[in-house]
Amino acid sequence: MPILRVALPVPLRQHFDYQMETDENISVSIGSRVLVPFGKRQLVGVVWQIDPSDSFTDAVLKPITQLLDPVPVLGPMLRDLLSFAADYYHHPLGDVLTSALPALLREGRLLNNEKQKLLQLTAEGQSCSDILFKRSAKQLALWLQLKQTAFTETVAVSEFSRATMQQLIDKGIAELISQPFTPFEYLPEKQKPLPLNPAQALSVTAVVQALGRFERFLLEGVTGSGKTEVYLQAIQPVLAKGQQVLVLVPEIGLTPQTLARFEKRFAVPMLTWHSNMTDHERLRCWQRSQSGDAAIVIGTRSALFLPFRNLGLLIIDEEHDQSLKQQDGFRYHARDLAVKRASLEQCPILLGSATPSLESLYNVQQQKFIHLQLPERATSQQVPKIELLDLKQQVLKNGLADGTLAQIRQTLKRGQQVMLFLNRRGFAPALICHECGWLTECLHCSAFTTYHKQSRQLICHHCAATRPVPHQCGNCGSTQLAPVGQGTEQLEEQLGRLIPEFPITRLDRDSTRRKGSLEAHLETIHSGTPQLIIGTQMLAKGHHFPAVSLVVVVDVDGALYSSDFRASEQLAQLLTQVSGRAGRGDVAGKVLLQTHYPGHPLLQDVIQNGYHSFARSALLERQQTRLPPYQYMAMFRAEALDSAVCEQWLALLQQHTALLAQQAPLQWLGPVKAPLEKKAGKFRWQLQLFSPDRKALHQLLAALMQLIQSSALSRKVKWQLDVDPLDLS
DNA sequence: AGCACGCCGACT
DNA sequence: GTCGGCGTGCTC
Repeated sequence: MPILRVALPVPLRQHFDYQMETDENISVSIGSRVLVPFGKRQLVGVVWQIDPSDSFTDAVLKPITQLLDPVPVLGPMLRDLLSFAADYYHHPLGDVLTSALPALLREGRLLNNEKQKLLQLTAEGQSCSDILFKRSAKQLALWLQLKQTAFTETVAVSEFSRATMQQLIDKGIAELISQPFTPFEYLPEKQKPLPLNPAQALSVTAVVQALGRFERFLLEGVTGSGKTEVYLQAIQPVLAKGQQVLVLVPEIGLTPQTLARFEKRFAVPMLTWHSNMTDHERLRCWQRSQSGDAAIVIGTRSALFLPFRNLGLLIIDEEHDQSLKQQDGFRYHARDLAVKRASLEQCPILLGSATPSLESLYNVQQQKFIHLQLPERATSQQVPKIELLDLKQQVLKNGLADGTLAQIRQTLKRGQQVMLFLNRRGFAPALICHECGWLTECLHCSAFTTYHKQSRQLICHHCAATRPVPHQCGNCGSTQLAPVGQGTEQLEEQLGRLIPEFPITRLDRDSTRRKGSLEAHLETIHSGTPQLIIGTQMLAKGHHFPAVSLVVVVDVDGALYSSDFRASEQLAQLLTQVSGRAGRGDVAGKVLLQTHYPGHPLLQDVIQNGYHSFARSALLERQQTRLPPYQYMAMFRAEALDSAVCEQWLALLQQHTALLAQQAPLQWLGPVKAPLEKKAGKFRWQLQLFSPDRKALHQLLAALMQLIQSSALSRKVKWQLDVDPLDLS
């Protein structure tokens, strides 16, 4: 009787063994799902090993309840990738496996009846004449189309209608047949490729020549330099070979545009993968990837785990973007795992960005990545001018200098749009008491509560707790409470007063909460009428606003002196990305940075020499300060109601680290309180670990994992390990 | 993570 | 007298 080692979706770092009733007709494979009894419940797990040499012996093994897959859901390549990921991120394998499966598969749904429905003519439909349709133009049109080619049900419904389709079926003219997905059929492009400039041509050639083997490319191209065209032309020969392409994008906000551009070009099945999909849509996409029917998938982070039948090229767009790293649970970085996947699939991977991460530029230095550069804008458009506006000794009207206001007015009067960037939503970051200086604080976090004027609430942006706006100071009882600082809501209100003759569109999480309101806002912006656009981070990402010719960054100072060593990199990326938003139409753009530190070397460097030069000096600084990417880093976080317990628990890990540091190159920082010391009522501490030697660091992590398992204190804290952390808060 | 067992405070 | 709080232990 075979023994199955099963990875289960539990946060336990162990496998569980089961036995399987022998049945001549059924054979299990590694990578298949099984339903097994686990304590009092039934869980779906994945067979990870058959007849392990060290199987569980303490008692009689329970038999599995049911074998769910005759054919493995996870093939050898994905299994390698996932087990690599579980090792690298020191995350329980069962958890990793299940996070790579669509929810329906995770829940145990059987796969065999999931097929696509194809609408085709019946024999009668083939031979009938068009007289049948003289009273229905719609049915005639669909019938004529079906005479050319069969449709999938979804296409038929979207291009005609469910009613029309049903009428043909009822007449016995058409029928829906179930058909398994099959590898896509390559059809030549619908649209001619654009002519390339020499740098683009060189990049395309480099990638195309690498097809069929593992190679890593970093495509660094300023905004508007035609990265997408490089992607498209690198993709074409992959499709022609019948291979699939995965394009990872940081956020779904970007996908409709990218998808539209891809769809105009290629005549092959193209799918998106993102968090707004229903479970059914996800399963379908998963199956179409596995069957080879999906030629191109454009998706966010987790699309990395789709089971491609024959992957020929991986593209990561905006590879510097932080949202490629999962920030909770299984904290993987999609870019890094994608490189691993490409090496397993033996295909090239193309990372693209206007502002590459320092990690990737370091990999270029180390000659791991091949650097492809697109130095010029593909169109004749000018690069926007960046101007610093010194706020020192300026009378600030509502957070904007006189000079800024004047330029905003001018631009609007010229009939162009102005974009104001302020990464703080709400009306004001806090309320202050005029008498005693008391500030409105969150009751559960060590943070102030943001004043939201419209909704008349104090909201904590860390734990989302809300409470009504107090009338009196919580300390002295004074009624003199005033907002301090400025958020987008306030900026909108004030600009509405100062410049009443132009409309304002505000884009932040509050103004786009309602479904469809983001799209509505984007539409008014794209109409091109002169207007003020106020927004947070949301604005900086990927949207093309051709009518914007002036971008104002209201406050850059916050990021200039931050304790987070990545803050300067992020600011430089943000400034460069934001300036890429200006002047994409036929007018030259301008970016205005308001700052109290116009002489700050970072600002000077980015403005005068561009991102690339900044990155070079930033890398040097990282090297001198021995920070990533020059050292490998990992971080333990602990949180608990009792602050001392967190510290104690991390101190235990730190002591063990110190012990091992006698033999291996290891450094640590901590235990220290997290920058946000208390969140949602819990105290938070962290311990940062560094090593120039990745192996040494990972041996340390493995040792600490053992220590954690054997320590009773571990149950008193909620802890997590973050390998290659990006967010240090 | 779930889910049980188990031992101490405020309620029908 | 019970309902239920969350500490502790276990899952092949």
